[in-house]
Amino acid sequence: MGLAKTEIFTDEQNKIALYAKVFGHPARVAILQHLFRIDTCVCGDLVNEIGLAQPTISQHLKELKTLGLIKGNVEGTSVCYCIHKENWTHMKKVMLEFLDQDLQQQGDCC
Amino acid sequence: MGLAKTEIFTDEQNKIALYAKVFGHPARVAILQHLFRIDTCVCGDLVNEIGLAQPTISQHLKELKTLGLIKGNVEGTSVCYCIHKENWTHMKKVMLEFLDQDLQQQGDCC
DNA sequence: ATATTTAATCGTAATATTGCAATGTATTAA
DNA sequence: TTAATACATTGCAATATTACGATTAAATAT
Repeated sequence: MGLAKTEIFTDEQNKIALYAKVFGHPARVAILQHLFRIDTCVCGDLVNEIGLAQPTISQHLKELKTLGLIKGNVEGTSVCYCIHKENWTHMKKVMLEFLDQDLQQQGDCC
Repeated sequence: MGLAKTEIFTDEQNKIALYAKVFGHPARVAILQHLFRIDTCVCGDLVNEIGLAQPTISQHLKELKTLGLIKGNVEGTSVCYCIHKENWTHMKKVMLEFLDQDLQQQGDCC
């Protein structure tokens, strides 16, 4: 198969999985960290920065953009990318709720 | 390929990606949520709960166990699973640092 | 107009993931 | 001992992901 049975899960579960999936590759983690560190739009130097071929970086950027976590502005012949802050905040809310599940429970099994 | 070039990334980036990857499937999200909700060890009913075949669940459980996020205790003919709280806390620390990157920056591009 | 630059897209090879039927293994029940 | 139960493992088919060379598209520079 290779095809997740998304229909048997809740929208929330699928949403968490989608966000997590995009963080599930170190190149995308590195791209996001770079965008945060630079703290401004990044035009062009991502290929040199990360160390993968240009089409590969372009593909990873596309996935981040599809999920709405980054924005891309065309600036002349190059494209400037930066974090989409509102969407990042929303993603954080969803993921934090998932990660903070342990705060709800006080059982002491195992 | 289909093979991530982990050697060109930092240990931290690879670690984040590994954690995220395991959350990148709704079945594993659902399993973890169930374990938290039950708030005690779960013996057996995961297959009925999630709605995937037994070998499929077993495989997902294995991945969660390999990453250390759950524990499994053999209890007679069944196996009881629960969250590995210490490791969950450590995972949270790593992921929160990644998710909270936006707090560091105050730039206002785009 | 032509060349240059930058990034997206296409095509494709290699590998990974998902899902499950069939089978194996270990423990308890009869 | 034999059967039943619960779960793990194996094997395999379908699909997804990763990576990159080649090419295309769009803007600027000459």
